[in-house]
Amino acid sequence: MGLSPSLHDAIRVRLAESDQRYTRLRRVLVETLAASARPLTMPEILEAASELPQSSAYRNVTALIEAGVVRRIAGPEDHGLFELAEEFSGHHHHLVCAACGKVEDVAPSDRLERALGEAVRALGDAQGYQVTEHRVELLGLCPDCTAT
Amino acid sequence: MGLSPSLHDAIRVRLAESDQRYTRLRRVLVETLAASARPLTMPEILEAASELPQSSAYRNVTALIEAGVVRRIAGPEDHGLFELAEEFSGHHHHLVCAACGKVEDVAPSDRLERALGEAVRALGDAQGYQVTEHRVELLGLCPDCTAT
DNA sequence: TTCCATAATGAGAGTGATTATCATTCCTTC
DNA sequence: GAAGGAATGATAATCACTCTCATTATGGAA
Repeated sequence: MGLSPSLHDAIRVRLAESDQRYTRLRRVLVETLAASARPLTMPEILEAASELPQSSAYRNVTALIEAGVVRRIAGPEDHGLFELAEEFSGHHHHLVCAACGKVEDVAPSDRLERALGEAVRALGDAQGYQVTEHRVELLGLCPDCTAT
Repeated sequence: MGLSPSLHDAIRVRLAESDQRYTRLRRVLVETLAASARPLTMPEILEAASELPQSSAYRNVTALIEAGVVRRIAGPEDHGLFELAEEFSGHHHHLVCAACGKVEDVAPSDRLERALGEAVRALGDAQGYQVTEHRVELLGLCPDCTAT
């Protein structure tokens, strides 16, 4: 398993730009996030990568966020969720289950993206924002919770 | 200041449906949220409504959320942001400043909503979700941070 | 109006994710 | 291979948030 070597190289370059190293633990973190089809909580990361001490995990995830390799999104409850930045994982949105809080990735449709691209710029302009990115969250019931 | 009396009545009814009362402190909370053009953090609420003890504020905000009167959204950093549910404040999205983390409301355009409504259902279906709601976040630089 | 069941209050302690500290260890470059 | 700075990892501290519980207030029933 694993990302393509070229992606690892790109990540290494990114880190080097802010004088940071692509260490083994950071590679473990990146692989862990890349292997998941949904953003992970820190406890989930710690469980999946048991060799990662908690303090190193938080410090490294912060370093990766500052380098633009990892993105932190806000979970339905209090704590944060972490995923690879879109540059490394592709543009996507999130499906959130209103009942159990589960979050998973969803690929956007061309149609949606076209409409968003234009509308979004217009809306931002109206309030003096330079909009560079959009995020869409779809709320609903996941298959499990629908069945129940 | 103040919501229209009919809105207060509607909120009272909502609370009554789950055997909860519309007390003075809860009205203070609702007024505080209604007076803001953006979602507020709990510390901001506590500062704006100094008569609200912390424990009551959290308990009441939870009660209002369960009754569907208040919505909790996730802030750019760790902690949560609170705002009136769309039923009482109108459908809107959020502008988030990528630099300072400020969050403010933005009215959606018809064009955007039309495209979202259709695309969103299709995307959810594909993964077995019954999508009932969508949220859009626009990231960019706010006027202040652009100037700097 | 008075009584009573039950919801609401408020202070304080407790929880859990996240951050700061700091001495030690590992890379990297010269 | 030595020096300098980044990374590590255990620990303590922080902060939003929740729980507990004794007290008070509310709103319907008698």
